Amino acid sequence: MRLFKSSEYAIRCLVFMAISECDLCPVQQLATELNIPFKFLGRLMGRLRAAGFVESVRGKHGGYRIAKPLEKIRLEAIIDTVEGLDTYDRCILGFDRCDEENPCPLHDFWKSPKAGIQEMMAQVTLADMVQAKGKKLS
Amino acid sequence: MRLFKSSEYAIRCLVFMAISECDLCPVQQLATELNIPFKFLGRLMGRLRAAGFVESVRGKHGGYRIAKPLEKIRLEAIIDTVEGLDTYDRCILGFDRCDEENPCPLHDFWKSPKAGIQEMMAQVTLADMVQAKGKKLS
DNA sequence: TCTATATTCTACCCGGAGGTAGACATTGCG
DNA sequence: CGCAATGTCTACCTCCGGGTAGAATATAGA
Ligand code: SF4
Ligand code: SF4
Repeated sequence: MRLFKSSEYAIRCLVFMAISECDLCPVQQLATELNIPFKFLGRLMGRLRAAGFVESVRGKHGGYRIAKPLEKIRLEAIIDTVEGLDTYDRCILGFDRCDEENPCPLHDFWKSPKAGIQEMMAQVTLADMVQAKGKKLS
Repeated sequence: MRLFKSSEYAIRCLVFMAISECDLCPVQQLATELNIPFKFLGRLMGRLRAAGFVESVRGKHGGYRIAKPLEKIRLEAIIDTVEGLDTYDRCILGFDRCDEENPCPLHDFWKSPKAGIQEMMAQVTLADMVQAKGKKLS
């Protein structure tokens, strides 16, 4: 299971902003606190803004804040925005079209782990992550 | 969940050879039947040979054959040989060291899917795949 | 011995993810 | 106004997985 680095960054930033006291988080703060390359994160935050997860305020004392109710931000949506969900649909042996009628030799073994992953991504929201007891972000 | 293309190729070739009637499979045959780039597969088979999964016969009428009992070839071992297992240890948020004491916000949600994947990789052998009802390989 | 069919080895190309640099635009505040 | 702090945009670099090309080597069989 490999998320793109960008997806990791996005999740960690969103959780950090959701937990954080302050309203607006400048990229500099996120990059420093979460140990993420500054310039790289700048671009990533732009994409999260375009996707509607966060909104930005420009100029001095500007920054980013979360733009939707936490329970409406699903893990799946974050990952879809950042890296796409293709690799999760086209599963372990990578065939385009395969079904229960014509499965690969791994299908029966892979079915249940696959379902576990997909369910997790579809269910877990930012609100769940904020309420989770784990808070490690760097 | 994304296996490297090389891991997919390796699994498909091993299952094919295990099922196949013929003793020795030349790379040309594997590449054609399974629709895998010929030259690329040549190198990959070399690595599978170095790892002891298959043995080769050079010269005319040569090719590859499986070199171990099918039940001793675990999915985990194949993947480890081809792409390494690093990405499966360092899990979803990619932290080097994290434990139950100091987990990330996704730990509790991710724990069970992760265990499912690892168990599957550790348990399933080539013999299991050969006996599985699914036979789609391309 | 010669040829066709194999593996094996080395070198190179391509595209995408991750990362860096710098210019530019916007805005609060002294 | 003018400076400093911020987001925004574009161009470039590096690494690596995937893929291609071709020569070298080995061997069965005519
Ligand atoms: S047959 Fe099943 S396990 Fe195999 S690639 Fe298709 S969906 Fe995935
Ligand atoms: S805290 Fe748990 S889920 Fe998060 S990266 Fe560590 S092992 Fe994985």
